[in-house]
Amino acid sequence: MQKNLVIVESPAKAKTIEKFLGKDYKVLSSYGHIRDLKKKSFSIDIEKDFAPTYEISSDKKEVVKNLQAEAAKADTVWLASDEDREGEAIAWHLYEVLKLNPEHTKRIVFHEITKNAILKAIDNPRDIDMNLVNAQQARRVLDRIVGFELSPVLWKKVRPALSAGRVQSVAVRLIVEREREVNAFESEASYRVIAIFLVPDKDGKMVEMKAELNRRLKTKEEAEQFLEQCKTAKFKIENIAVKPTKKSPAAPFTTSTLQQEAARKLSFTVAQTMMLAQKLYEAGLITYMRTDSVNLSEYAIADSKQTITNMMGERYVQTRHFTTKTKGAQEAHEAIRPTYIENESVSAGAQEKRLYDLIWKRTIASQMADAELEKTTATISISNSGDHFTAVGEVITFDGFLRIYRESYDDDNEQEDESRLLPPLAKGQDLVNQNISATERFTQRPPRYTEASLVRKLEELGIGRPSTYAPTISTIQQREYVVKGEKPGEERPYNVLLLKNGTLTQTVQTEIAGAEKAKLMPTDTGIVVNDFLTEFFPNILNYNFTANIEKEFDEIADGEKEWNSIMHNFYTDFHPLVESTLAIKGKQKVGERILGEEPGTGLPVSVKIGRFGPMVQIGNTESEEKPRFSRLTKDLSMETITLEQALDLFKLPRTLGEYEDKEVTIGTGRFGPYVRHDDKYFSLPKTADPMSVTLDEAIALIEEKREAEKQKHIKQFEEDAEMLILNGRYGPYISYKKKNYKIPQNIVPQDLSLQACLDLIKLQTEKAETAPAKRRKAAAKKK
DNA sequence: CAGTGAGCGAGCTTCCGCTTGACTT
Repeated sequence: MQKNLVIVESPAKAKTIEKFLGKDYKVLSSYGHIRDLKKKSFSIDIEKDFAPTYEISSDKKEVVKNLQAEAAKADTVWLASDEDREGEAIAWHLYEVLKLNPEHTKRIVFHEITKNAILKAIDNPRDIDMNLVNAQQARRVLDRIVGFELSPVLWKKVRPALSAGRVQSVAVRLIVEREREVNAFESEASYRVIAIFLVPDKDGKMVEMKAELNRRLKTKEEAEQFLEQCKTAKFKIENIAVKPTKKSPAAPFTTSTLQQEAARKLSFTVAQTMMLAQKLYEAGLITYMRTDSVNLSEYAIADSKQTITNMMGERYVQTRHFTTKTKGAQEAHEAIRPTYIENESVSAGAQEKRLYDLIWKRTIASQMADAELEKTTATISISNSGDHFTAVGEVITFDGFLRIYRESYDDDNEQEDESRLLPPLAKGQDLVNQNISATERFTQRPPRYTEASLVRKLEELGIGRPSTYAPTISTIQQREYVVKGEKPGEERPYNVLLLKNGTLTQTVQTEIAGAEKAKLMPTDTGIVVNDFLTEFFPNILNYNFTANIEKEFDEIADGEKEWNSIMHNFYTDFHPLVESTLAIKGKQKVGERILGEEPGTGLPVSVKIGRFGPMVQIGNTESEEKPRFSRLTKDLSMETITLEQALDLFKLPRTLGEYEDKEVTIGTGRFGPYVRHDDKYFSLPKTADPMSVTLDEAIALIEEKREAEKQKHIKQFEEDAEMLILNGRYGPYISYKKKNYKIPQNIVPQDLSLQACLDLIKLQTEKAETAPAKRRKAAAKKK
């Protein structure tokens, strides 16, 4: 007979707490929410004051059954879910579903997982806070209303299976608007002037010293004129200013800052970071990884202090308390930190180790002393000009936290390393000039979002939660609103003027400008959906919508307002917009553009989003002749496509001629251009232009493929024609009845007998069947 | 992962937050 049952949200947490509480307590986990609105139906009764219909989530049936059984055996049930809106709701759902007895049920919360904190929580139980629960219900119901009323509008007006929501739609909007800024951007050129002087260092050896002109020059003429003037100028140190400065460490990691730094320093994707952090957490190596808090427990601070002292001495310690500034932060957890600060490294996978190292350094650094620097600025006068050069040197006089950790920035490659020392200088000292250059520089256009910088922006706006950043990013990509890709950048010439040894020379150099990697860019569908939603539902798409509605949720939580009445207010504004938008019966589909007429037939040519994505259509359904369709190729976009480009799409597939009495045609499909012959397809190289390929080139391709096909067959069996050992892109494999199987490394493919192949297949099929259904489903879905 | 290449009139699709699924080259 169990005396006490404690229920927390996470199993890893349960394990730890059970150790602290001793044998009178059993600690189990609810694995997050156990109950939610029904999955497939709206499940909100508008007529009945927005009454929600909940059901136990299918994957939680077992969990609930188990909790029910354990609760029945316990004297007291302690609901110890997190102390935020969602956590309170979890406690309430547990209370309802497990049909707990109020006299034997207690609600407790704790902010850190230490024995003291937990014992203190047990001593101070309270009741479930229904106001907070109602705030959660309001949040949940609002999200369901928005998602389940807006998405069907998109199915009707744009394309089936699309989705819209309070969070994802704003995320897409950010990306679409940034893309427009990028496209509208016009860079401005100016000339940056750098002088190199020769100065004796402390040993009397001449060293170079770089100095920059105090302003940029607007035109080439101006730059030329200035350099001409410098030919006869004398340069002198006019002033030296030495200023001590300080740098302070960044706060410990939250989910969002961890994702950003892991992206910058380790090139992890947001999803990758979360997966690795989850593993570290489950292994008990770090604290909880979904948090918006920068707070460290007293224990962690004390531990950091000890560790820093041991490693580097007391001078490096400076304990700090950070406070969260993020909008709407709920702070149910600590910041992300090592569980045991004294463990500088841990035994784990290579990637996990790197992430742990980052977390450890960031945590330790946050409790370290400021770095002290000394910045020297030398002003250099020009005898025949009012302008001046400045040379800047910076030295670290005490490294402090920089000894361990330096935060990265998105534009790091743009920043120059200023941590260099100036040679000894004296006021009034004459300088020898080696050369002066004026280099044309361009203003930078705004950068496209990366996964991590999008997360930062969402957090700044208070949109989304630590647990949803990664899923949101994957959703908007899955819906094909956004793609992650690279832009090659363009070659750009720039002028360089150089004054050296009294002569002025001019050269034109080139650089690659605007190249980007792993950046988020909107697709045509993303743009069309965004423009449609922002036009008809401006309130939902407003960047401040979440922040505003959060204020109302807070008022519910504080008991100042009824949640149903807030829903009522929202719905009376929102729902009529849905109705009226659906009622618009425009002839054109959303985003459709008429490009013109087809020469000869006069049929209308239009571009729009079809069942399978962006397409061009010639003719329309009303006319006798069936309309013709063609998908847009990757290099085209709905916004910019011209009539000519659209008509070009219909020139394919075209017939090249005949080969071996069979037609050879060329077309372009989902995977690029291809040659078709005798019902077989042959991919053209990506660079080939399907419009100009000749018959001979196509035949060569066919022959080449046949040759490769021959070499593909390593072995076959007379007894069973379906059994083949083939050579594929990834090495030898077995193909049997349209399915493929791998061959273990240590086996020579040529030596395999038919029976050996069958055995391998049997082995692998058995393995696949014991694999969980979920995973196989995901694989099938991909197809 | 081991090859793909269509269709544009039923069906189904969708939200945001909590949490972990798993057997691996």
